[in-house]
Amino acid sequence: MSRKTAPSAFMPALAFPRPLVSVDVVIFTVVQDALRVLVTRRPETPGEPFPGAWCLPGGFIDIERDATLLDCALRKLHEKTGCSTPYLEQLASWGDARRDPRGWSTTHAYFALIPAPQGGPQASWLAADAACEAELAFDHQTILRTALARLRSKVEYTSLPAFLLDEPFTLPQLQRVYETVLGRGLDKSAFRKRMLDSGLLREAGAVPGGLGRSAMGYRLSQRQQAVVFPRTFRSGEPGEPSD
Amino acid sequence: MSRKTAPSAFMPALAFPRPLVSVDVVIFTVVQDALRVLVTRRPETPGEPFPGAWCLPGGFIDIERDATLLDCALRKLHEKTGCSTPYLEQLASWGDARRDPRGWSTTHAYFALIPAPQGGPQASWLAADAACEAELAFDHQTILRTALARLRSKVEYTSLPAFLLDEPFTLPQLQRVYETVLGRGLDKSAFRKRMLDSGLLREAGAVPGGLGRSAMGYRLSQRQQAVVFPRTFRSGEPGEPSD
DNA sequence: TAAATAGTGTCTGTAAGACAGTATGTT
DNA sequence: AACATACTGTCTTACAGACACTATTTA
Repeated sequence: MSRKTAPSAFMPALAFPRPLVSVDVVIFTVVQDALRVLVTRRPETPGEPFPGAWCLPGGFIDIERDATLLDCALRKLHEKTGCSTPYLEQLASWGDARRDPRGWSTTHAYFALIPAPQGGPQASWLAADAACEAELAFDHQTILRTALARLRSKVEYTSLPAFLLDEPFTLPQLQRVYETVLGRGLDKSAFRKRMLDSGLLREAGAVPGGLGRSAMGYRLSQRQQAVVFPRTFRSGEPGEPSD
Repeated sequence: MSRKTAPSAFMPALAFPRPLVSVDVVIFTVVQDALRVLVTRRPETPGEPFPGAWCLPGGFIDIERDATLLDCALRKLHEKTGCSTPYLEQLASWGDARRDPRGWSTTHAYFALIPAPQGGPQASWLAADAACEAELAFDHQTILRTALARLRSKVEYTSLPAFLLDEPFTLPQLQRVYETVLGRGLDKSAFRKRMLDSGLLREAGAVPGGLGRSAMGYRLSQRQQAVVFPRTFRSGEPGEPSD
């Protein structure tokens, strides 16, 4: 945190140009057995880059308003979805001279998981895979692809999909969410063993299903943290580097 | 990336205060069967915060010089160690109003693994566990603890320790590094099976050891990427990392 | 009773851990 | 030869996956 150039009367400390600093949030949910991601439109105001283009929700840090980066991410998330106690984790950061035409800029990207939004869609939920192919403002395509890869990777060995459901939820519902995110089926017996043995869940009374036998409802034992399983599903091939 | 306040002649776009932006690097190595981390001293220059305190190597982004965050991290790493092709990955970012007394500031933290430095110690390599207890400038203790936790966690299921050794290295050497980082012993047979079956290594001729039978030397098949194993090491305890 | 969905039991294959044994180097 | 270290083989155990079976609900 030191500068080569020593401070002086002619070159006061910190009097060098600073990058722009923003926070972007990749917000995932599952609606009707499809993984979706929230996108918004760039403003059409003159001077704004990528006018009208799709982009991830986010914006510059407001140093008067946001005490921390996380606060800023939480604020964005709440503004766009109304959610205030979701799963939110840092994804990564990007920064270079070119990503924003207005100058050297950095962004701190977060990714959030929320249950399917109840009200009418006041925001645009695109299918995740389609959104990854779409043209997005800035380097948001890169950010989104990184987020999706990280989510899919972690779903193999963590309880993350539980945060995509409202409580209480049933094991069949949870398994369906896993399968939706991974894009492949899982064995019911192995799935149940893994979930029940992990201590992840607390029973919360039977939930009357639609058709057939009603299922046990569950809540998370600890709302705040994901559980990490000691193995991935389908211990087949050595996987990709993930996070 | 939009502002609530519309730009105008009186309030031009982007004319709001920007946070400070820095990059810090947590550099690990293993010397004489001990995990060590590189620290430096804060300058004593008047006006600099935490004068003389220990801190992680890092500094403000130089938007004239650094094209990207990664370039900046590579530059810091090279300045401090002379290494230029190490393992380097992003750790996380921190940013809030208080971490730097000079104002709202952000840092992008990276962590690096390098082989034991050859030359005399022109830098200070502290034992990793001791450094985690030491008082460091800014929030560098938090950053260091996060880095160490991440390293230990990934060592359970990745090939990261291979980047702490010069090539070619032998399997007993590699196992010793794993044990040093993890702080516990590993079963030889299981370890060798895991490493050899993973396709991580290429044979590179026998390496004459000191005492006893000489061992096969290996190089990494792909210098750039870590391998992820499908399972973690099990918490058996065959013995101390002897000595 | 039939259909649909929830949940369980049992077998098997794979791979890791334990540990003893063999191989090859040095003094 | 004695010893130290490198390497391998064999047994056991743990657990995920496959899949068939039972249980409970609605129509």
